[in-house]
Amino acid sequence: MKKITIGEAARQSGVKVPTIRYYESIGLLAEPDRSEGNQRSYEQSHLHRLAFIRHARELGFEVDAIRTLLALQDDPNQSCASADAIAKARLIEVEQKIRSLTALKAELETMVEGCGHGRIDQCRVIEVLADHGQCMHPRH
Amino acid sequence: MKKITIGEAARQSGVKVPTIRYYESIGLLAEPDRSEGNQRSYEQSHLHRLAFIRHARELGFEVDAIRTLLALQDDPNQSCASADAIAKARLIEVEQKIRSLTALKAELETMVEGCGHGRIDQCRVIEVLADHGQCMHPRH
DNA sequence: TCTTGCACCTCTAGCCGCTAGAGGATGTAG
DNA sequence: CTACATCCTCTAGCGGCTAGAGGTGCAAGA
Repeated sequence: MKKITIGEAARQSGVKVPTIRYYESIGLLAEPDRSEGNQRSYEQSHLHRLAFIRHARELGFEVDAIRTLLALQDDPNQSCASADAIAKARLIEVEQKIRSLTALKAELETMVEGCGHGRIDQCRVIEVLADHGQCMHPRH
Repeated sequence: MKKITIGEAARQSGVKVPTIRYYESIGLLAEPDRSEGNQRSYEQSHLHRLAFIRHARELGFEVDAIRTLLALQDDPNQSCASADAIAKARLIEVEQKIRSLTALKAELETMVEGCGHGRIDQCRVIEVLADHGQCMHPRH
């Protein structure tokens, strides 16, 4: 059992050192043992945990959702309905966000294309911002 | 000149009362006159400003960008190159975000579809989260 | 006129998920 | 033994608000 320092854990997991400490402080990552000199000493299990957390964060799950997912992972007999629900909810969020951003994209494109690179008082960018009535989509 | 209270300004602009005060505090919205009893009294120009800010926020511009855009609007002789650049930068951001979310969407769909609604230890959601190697996209 | 009750005021603190920095202790290589 | 990286704790800050406490202003109804 070689001891894994927090820096090493950061390197291997891709999670920054202060972030690892932060995850510990909010109870997302279990407190590791400490060395004689009070330095954190991680086990392999912590690294798995960190990888899980990182991946979930990359997928945009909130910390609370991750907390639930981790708890589910620890209880393999449970139904995966909860995990499924969390993932589905996130999927719906993402789909909604994509729709919304796609509308914004269209709006921004119109603005940018309309810009004749002249003076501000003819600038379509400023004009559209000032007058929502010129928008393609009444509500963003 | 009827006086416009902050509540009325909120109603007309769709920006919440505390948010209006917040915009004033960070110097995005000019301080209005005050009534005898120290209550804010807005002009029409403030409402235009608020509409502009709201629209820009809806399009995802950061407060600093909006500050610049407002300054540009006040100086109509200037070239609109800056406004154009800000809008273009935002467009690129949005496009990047859409690409990224589309990848996440695919990932989440795989997870959710793979879930057999059985027990956690066969749950694809948990499994994929725990093992990034199962991802379709090596980097999110 | 008085009172009810909403809208307004300022101020401070909290949200999320970190990130930065101060000021000090530990650990390791030369 | 010294230099230097890494570690420790603690507090404060980021953006863009939002919530709440504790108090004042104001208009309309009895």
